[in-house]
Amino acid sequence: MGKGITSRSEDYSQWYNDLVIKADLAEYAAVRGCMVIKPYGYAIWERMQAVLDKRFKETGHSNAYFPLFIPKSYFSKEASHVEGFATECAVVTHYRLKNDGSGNIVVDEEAKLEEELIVRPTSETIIWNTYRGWIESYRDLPILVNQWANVVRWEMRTRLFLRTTEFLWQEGHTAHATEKEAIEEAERMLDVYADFAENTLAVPVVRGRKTENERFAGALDTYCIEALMQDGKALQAGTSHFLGQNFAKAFDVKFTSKEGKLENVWATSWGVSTRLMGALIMAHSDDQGLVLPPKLAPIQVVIVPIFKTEQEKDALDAYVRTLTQELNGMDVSVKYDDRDTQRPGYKFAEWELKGVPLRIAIGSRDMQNGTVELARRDIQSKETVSQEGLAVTIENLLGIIQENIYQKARDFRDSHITPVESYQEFKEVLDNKGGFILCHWDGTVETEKRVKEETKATIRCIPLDVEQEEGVCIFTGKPSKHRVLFAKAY
RNA sequence: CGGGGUGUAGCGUAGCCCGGUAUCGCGCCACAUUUGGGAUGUGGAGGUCGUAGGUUCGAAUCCUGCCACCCCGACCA
Repeated sequence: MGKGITSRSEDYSQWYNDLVIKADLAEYAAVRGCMVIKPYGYAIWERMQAVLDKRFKETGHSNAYFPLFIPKSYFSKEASHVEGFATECAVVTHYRLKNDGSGNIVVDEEAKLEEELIVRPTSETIIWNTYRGWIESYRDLPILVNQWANVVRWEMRTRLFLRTTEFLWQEGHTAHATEKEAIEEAERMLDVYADFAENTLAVPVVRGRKTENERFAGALDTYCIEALMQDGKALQAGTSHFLGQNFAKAFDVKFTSKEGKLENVWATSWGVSTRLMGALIMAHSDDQGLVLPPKLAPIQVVIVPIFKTEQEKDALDAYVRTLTQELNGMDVSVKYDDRDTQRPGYKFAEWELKGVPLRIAIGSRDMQNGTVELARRDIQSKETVSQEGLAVTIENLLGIIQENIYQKARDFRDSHITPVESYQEFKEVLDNKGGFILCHWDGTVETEKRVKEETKATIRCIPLDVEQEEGVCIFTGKPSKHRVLFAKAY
């Protein structure tokens, strides 16, 4: 393991990359733009999965699994959907290799597929093709299904966790009898995401709606949660789409209503991905490394023993065993780092880099005094506390840390939402301060595109809680009924 | 896919202009002293210099092709 990591202020991208690699979360694989998620990083992803999956079940959803390969013809059925994904698809064209006679393994041209298969970039098409066979009557609805899967999008540029060629995610695909029910579903799942981001990841988010320009390919309405990173750039952390009847029409999915009429089914889809790992890292971490909110930390408390002799070690072991049992009973996960191959200072630095919320250091001196040294990762504090009631102290402290991490991110985010009234001001804030900018916009795609070309800022969303207020677009001076949220984004 | 750049030990690098089989740091291994904030000393292991050709007595170094990766742009969860 290397010494430190690059400072955040020096070079944000470098800092981020260093951190992901040195905190042992992930690394690039020897495959273009693909990533290996290492055990420690995967453990965090598993925590996310567990919390989300529980929420999905509580809201009536079930998990299922659909194929990785999608026949090319399925894609062409929904016009805007193909258009959105066509330029980033991995395509399977053959099913066999052969020896060319001189020892080289080559693609067997005779084994060409009659119809190419697309490695799913998202599963709407294969799923709606399947739903056709599942739905006949209103009694078959709603279908509330989620899939945990990998998808492939052949992006031009990749970035660990934020945009890799292959990534892990969950995608919910629901079918409903009415438009109202589908919209409610899309909004409900957005709330699940927002709640998860804020209460589990400790990342504050803005709930909103995408403009037509930024909408998902094939959706009538795209809801999203937008988070702010420490470099002032926005990150889309989750989306929920109201798909209308587009996919039902494209895949001919109809049902007989109570009234006996044949109608198209209404759809939603929603997803979050391993990109959340990136959000987590960029929202909280510092120059010492990762800062994990206790609710996601695979290890919540690390204990580092300090000893010289075997006898001293034995006494510490006995104490730690009792403490660990007590903490485990409270659902607090504990790691006893009694490696004799590393010195304490090294361990301190290593666990800080990995973001463990609480560290206990304990040596013979403490054993005599009935104390331990308790260090908090979030505020880098260190204090000597009594062994008396330690487990309860820790349990309370974990709650305080979770709250503190959220508050800190929230304060940062709130102080980086800037209302502006002119294009001049818009550009100044964008260049000097960053963050979200709240301003009036005339509602046209042309204006949005022009601003993007000139400033690289995009409309992140129209916040759901936006106030209706008369104003004029800061770019064209045309009338506007409410503000929108602009930012440079990942 | 357009513009720029880089490939030398597990990682980061020097050497390249001006040809003579390779420098330094981290890491790794052994031993000793250490252990309450990333230890120190001594010794050691590890490289067909991205790859395929060419020029040359001789190529990390010069020439050509190819490959990979990084950065900027367009694209994007």
